[in-house]
Amino acid sequence: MNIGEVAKMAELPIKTIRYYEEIGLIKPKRSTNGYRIFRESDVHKLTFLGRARSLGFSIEDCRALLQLYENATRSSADVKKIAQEHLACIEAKIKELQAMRSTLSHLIEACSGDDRPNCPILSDLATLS
Amino acid sequence: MNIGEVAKMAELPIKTIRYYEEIGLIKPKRSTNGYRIFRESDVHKLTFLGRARSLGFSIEDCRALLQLYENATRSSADVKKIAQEHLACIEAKIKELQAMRSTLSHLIEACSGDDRPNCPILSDLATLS
DNA sequence: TCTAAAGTCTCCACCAACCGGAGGGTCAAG
DNA sequence: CTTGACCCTCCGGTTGGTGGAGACTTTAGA
Repeated sequence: MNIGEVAKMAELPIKTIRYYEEIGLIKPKRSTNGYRIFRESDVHKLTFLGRARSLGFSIEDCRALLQLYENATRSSADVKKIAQEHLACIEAKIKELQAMRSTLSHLIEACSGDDRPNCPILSDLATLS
Repeated sequence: MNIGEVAKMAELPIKTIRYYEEIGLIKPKRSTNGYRIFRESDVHKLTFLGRARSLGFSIEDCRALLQLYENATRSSADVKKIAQEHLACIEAKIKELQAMRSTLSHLIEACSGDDRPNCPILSDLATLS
């Protein structure tokens, strides 16, 4: 398969696939004309990567997960550990964003939003937290 | 004031302050020896920037907010608009992260996390969403 | 007065995770 | 035989900085 077909199957941009090759996540063969040739297993890996990325795993996490995926003698504990650590990161980010949302929505509520210059949002920003 | 002192007052890294000058957010004067000289107003601006960044505003938002901050004839409506748009971004991100959290925590629950290879997390990742 | 430490300067490279475009080769259809 | 759809590599840009090299200045202490 050529890259275009694979891109459709794995639902990934062509550029991303080339990038994943560049950083060693996949290793497609080459045809004599220089075109990449993908096997079924490459499509599986790309699908896997796309899904993992959509769950927010970093590329390095993906690399580790992919190795476990391909390793028949893995321990599910290793997978779970990566997932748990990532979940903790996600929860931390959610908390951070919720704090921002809270502050911001209070400020927005307090702001009249008319054509006068007086603005509690700017007043707050000018204050050291 | 020199940059070190300002960095302490505004609670920002020196590198960040130099970067903010580079992108035109602040314009400190220079001493004959080449050192940057900061006025009170620069410290105010930097404090403002630090606080705005901590609320997640992008640099370009910060630039716009700073201009409004310095413009005595601004309309609070303009400020509010920027803040509301940013709030919408934050809320979208929270939703996205919550969806990830939901999926991920279910997968983690389903994974035994022992030394056997069987793993619902990997099975899920291998499936097109 | 000399020296060492601390502070400052510029410039360059790097991080994540790609995206866009230039400039060129290849392939299939009409 | 040409046209258009693919494909290739390489380079630069994105966001918001951070780290370090190498050089200069200032300050404090002996």
